[in-house]
Amino acid sequence: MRKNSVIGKNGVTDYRAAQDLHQQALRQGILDDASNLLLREGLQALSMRRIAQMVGCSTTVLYTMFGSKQGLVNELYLKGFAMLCQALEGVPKSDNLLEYLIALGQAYRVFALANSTYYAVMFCQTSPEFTPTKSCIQQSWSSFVLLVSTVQACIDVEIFAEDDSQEVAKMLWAVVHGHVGLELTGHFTDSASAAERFNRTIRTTLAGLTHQQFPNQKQRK
Amino acid sequence: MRKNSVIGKNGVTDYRAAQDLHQQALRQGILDDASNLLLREGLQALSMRRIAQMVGCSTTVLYTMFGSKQGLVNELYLKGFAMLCQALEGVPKSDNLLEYLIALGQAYRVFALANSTYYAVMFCQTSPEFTPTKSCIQQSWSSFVLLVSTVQACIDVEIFAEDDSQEVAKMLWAVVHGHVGLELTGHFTDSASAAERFNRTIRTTLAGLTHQQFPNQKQRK
DNA sequence: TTTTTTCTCATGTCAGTGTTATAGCAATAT
DNA sequence: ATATTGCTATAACACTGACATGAGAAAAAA
Repeated sequence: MRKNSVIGKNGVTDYRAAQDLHQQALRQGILDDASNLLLREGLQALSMRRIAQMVGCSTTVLYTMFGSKQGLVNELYLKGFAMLCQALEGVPKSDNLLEYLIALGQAYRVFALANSTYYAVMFCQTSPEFTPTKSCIQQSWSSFVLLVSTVQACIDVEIFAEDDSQEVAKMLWAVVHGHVGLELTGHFTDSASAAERFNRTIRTTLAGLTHQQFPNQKQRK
Repeated sequence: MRKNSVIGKNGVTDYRAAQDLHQQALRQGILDDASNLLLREGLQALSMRRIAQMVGCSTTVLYTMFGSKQGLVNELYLKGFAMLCQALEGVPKSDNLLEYLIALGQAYRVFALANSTYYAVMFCQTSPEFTPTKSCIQQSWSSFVLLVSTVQACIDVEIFAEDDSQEVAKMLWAVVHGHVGLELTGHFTDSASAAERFNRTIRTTLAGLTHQQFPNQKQRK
């Protein structure tokens, strides 16, 4: 029977360890392939057979490695939020906190429009196959640590009147997410440019949070 | 004989007309059944075979009547927006325009949470089967006529500083839709009550639109 | 009345999906 | 050398959307 298999006496190259490494690499490769498939051909094309065919293995491998399609999609879900987090971190910091918040929102929008298929995986859980675990959903909130800290800074400097940075951050998230969602579903294609309205929406919300006149905002008189 | 049908020569009821009426009734019945299936078992269960089984006919009937699954879902899409429009019209009017706007938003949220499967059909077009026609998407905007007119009233009375009621209405829609969407995807289950944050989000946005202190809003000091 | 044409629908089929049971292969362990 | 273990390809099952075929009834024509 299997004793402590990981202990490879003098062996620097334990078989199990090597196997695990290989498994990890293979796992990453599979996720990358699935990611490409998702980005290139959309949600509909993301089938276990297609992934297996792309990787060059059988579907059994995918099932032993991820358990089910839900398991695989779960990882893509987390990967999507990691990408989003990275996109937000790439926003150049600014001394003007409000402008920085606006830039974060714009980066969020650009990411969502450029990676609409990922965005669908993250927010359109329409079937059990695309419904992530509760723990994953909770974990996804950590992608907004930058937003939360910036909001907290605004509260500290008394730019915002509210006191709960998490709550305010979620409000801003909802505003941005809502506009992006309607853009992606084709409801915002007509009339004025969507980008312009997006900016105006953010500025309006920030104005409501500051309770004071906001720069670059149209004035009543 | 088999001649018992409605074809009285002097008959007021033309055969074709009766046939069409029957078709229309049948069509409505099928949509009702599909609607029930959707509400009770979700998007995943909405298959042509299940609908046919529920109605008691073959799938061929559905295809001759709706062309494809897209065609059937299209009608459900429109029906969903009609239901939403009806829900908004059910909101009791108020003299206070801002409170009325808030009530509209709350009704929107209640509708979305209570009919989450319909909401998914309307806003989670993840596959070609659930992607409505462009004309349907444009038509859906008419469900918000009440919102637009109320916003216009706010502009007329100079409560709002903006001038384009359509734009402002879309901003409000985006805010409400975003919060509801995050609620439905399970991102807003923790910490404070979602309903409370929802109200706060609306009030904040309206405050940003009015550029003045908003009642029932926490003050800085 | 009889025949022909037209229309509708049930059946069966095709390609595709997620998932799994079976069986085979390679490498350890005994 | 044999037994055991872990991994994987194959093939199958129960589904799905969509459609071609053919049967049967109703309507029109004779």
